[in-house]
Order: sequence, then C-alpha cells, then structure tokens
Amino acid sequence: MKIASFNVNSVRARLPNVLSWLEAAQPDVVCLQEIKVETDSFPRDEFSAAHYHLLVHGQKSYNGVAMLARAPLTEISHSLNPDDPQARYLEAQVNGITIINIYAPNGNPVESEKFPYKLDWLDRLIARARHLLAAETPFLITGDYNIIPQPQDCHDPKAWEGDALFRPESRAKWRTLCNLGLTDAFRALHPTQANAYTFWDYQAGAWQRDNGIRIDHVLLSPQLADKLVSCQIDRNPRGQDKASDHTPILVELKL
DNA sequence: ATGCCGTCCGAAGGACGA
Repeated sequence: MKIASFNVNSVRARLPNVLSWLEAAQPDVVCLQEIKVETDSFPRDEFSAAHYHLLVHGQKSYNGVAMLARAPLTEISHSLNPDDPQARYLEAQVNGITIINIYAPNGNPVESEKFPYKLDWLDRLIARARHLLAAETPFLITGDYNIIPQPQDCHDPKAWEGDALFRPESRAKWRTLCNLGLTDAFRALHPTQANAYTFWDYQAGAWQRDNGIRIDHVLLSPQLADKLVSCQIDRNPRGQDKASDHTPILVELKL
C-alpha cells in the first residue's frame, strides 16, 4: 500500500501537475494540503476519472485538505477543534487503517497570535495521537507539519533561526509526537541522508540552489511502523513547470 | 532585507505563505 502526501499550493492552479504525478506515482492513498478551494468547488470529476474515491475539507482562498484513495474512504473527523474555522485536518479510515492528513499552521511571525495558534494546534494533534495510541489504533499522521525537526533538515540552519518552523517550541512539539512512540518514516529508513527536502521557496532560486527544508512528514503508529517498507521524497514534481513549492513524500506499507 | 515568487480575490494591490 503506497500512501503519499503532497502540499499542492492550490489544487486548481496545480491540476495538470497533480494528475500527471498521480499517473506516474500510482499511490493507493493521497493526502493533499493547501487545496485553496471551497469543498463544493473541488475538481472532483478529474480525480474520479483517475479512479479515486475522494474526501474534501475545503475553505475559500486558504488552507484546505483532501484525501484520495483507490479503496472507499470513511471520514472520522475533519477538525481538532470545532471552534477553529481553518480547514487543516482530515481523519479517515481506508483499508482498515486510520489516516490523518494535516496542514499544520505556519506560525509566523512568532510575535503575532499566529505562533501560539500553531503551538495550540499541535497540542491538540498530540492529544489526538495519545488517544489513538491508547486505543491501539493502527494510524499514521502525514502532511505539511511546518516543522523543521533538526538542523540537518534544512540547507542553511542559520537562516531559519528564530523562524516559527525552526523555533525550539515547534521542534519540541515534534519531539513530543515522536516520544509518544510515533516513527518518522523517512528518518527511520534514511537516518543520515542530507538534502532530503520537501519544500523549496519560489524566491531567490531556492530550487536551483537546493536551498530547501524538510517539513512534510509521515509519522507511523507502532503497528504501522512494523509494516514500513520504504519512504521516499519524490523531487520530480518540484522541477516541473508551474510546480508547487512543495514536493510529495511517499511511504509504502506491507499490510 | 518589510527584498526576491506565486496564488487568491477581484479587478488594484494587499493577504498570506515558509
């Protein structure tokens, strides 16, 4: 079973890119982030034609998450907080496992209310993970965490000092998730691989200079960590015309 | 470097991203 995560930075602007990547990668499940469209305006027909079932939790202009799957999807939840209008979470069951798709808040600037919002959002995610672990549910959490876990996960750590993606408070939330017993699928299989980035800014030739960061992740519950076969970052979509600033990460599980 | 680019909304240029 191949599960992919891709922050597409607008599903409408990225439709040809996403469809050609789907055709090449052939994932069984896909978690999309930053679809930037209301639920009712999602381009459903194009993904149905590619033989995917679909769950969409959208929002006008910003944020928004969606899930595609070859097998039927059953929605469990689309929020960590009923008072939060931002569409950043989608939890569903497919093929007997629980898949959580996240678009965690950016949190910049750190002096603004956006940073405590980010930390609070991550606390709610940690609470949800604790609950699922206690219930011994096989699950994974994938998506755009907006966290650079370690200095080796960015090209230029000095440049990220003080940024919400690299602040000690943000990295501590990541560590808490890992210390609950979740496995960073990529680092479990590639512990020392450098330049393993999933995002390159559009500005200042970041892609051409490989000035990237690793912020899109897959965390596995213990039951699924035992089934981990491979985890790869697919750099190819980032080099295409009209690319997203993120590129997909794919994990393969032997269920 | 409050810079660089891209997308959204809406019809110019500000908000937002990372």
